[in-house]
Amino acid sequence: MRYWLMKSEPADVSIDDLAGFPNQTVDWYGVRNYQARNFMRDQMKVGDGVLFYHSNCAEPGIAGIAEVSTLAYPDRLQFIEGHKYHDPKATPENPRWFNVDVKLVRKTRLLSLKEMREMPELANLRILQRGNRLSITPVDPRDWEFILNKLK
DNA sequence: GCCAACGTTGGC
DNA sequence: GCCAACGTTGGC
Repeated sequence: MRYWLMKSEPADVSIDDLAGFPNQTVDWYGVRNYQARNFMRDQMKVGDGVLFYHSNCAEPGIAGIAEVSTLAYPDRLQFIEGHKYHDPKATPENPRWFNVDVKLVRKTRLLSLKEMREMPELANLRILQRGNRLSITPVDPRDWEFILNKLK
């Protein structure tokens, strides 16, 4: 059982969008970074904990708790000609990009990036480190516990 | 809209 | 395999 922080732009999929989706689940499409892909493909297991993070928006921060609800499978968008996420080098026989499904556990208050930066306990959280751009990062179990306590 | 940071691409 | 150029991310 691992823990993850996954960034989503609320203009694309917000925590409220997720709450309104069938089964409160979204396929985590569109990841086109190998490191983030590898986390999904090689390490994520059903039941892993997810911090659902709003990025590239007015108030960036953790907006809810979710969980991994499927193992990784090929991202369907890589095969769609003309799509933003199309990858001409990917074929169904040899897919390049993968995603898991993520299911809402509960919406929380927004734990803002600003707030997290003020917590010395979270100094090691990847998202807070300078220059970090990765959309999926592992979260240390202690950081997970700490954040969940803050969200009670 | 700026721009620092960093990943990817492609010529050599 | 190097590395300059370019593209993207994402906070501010």
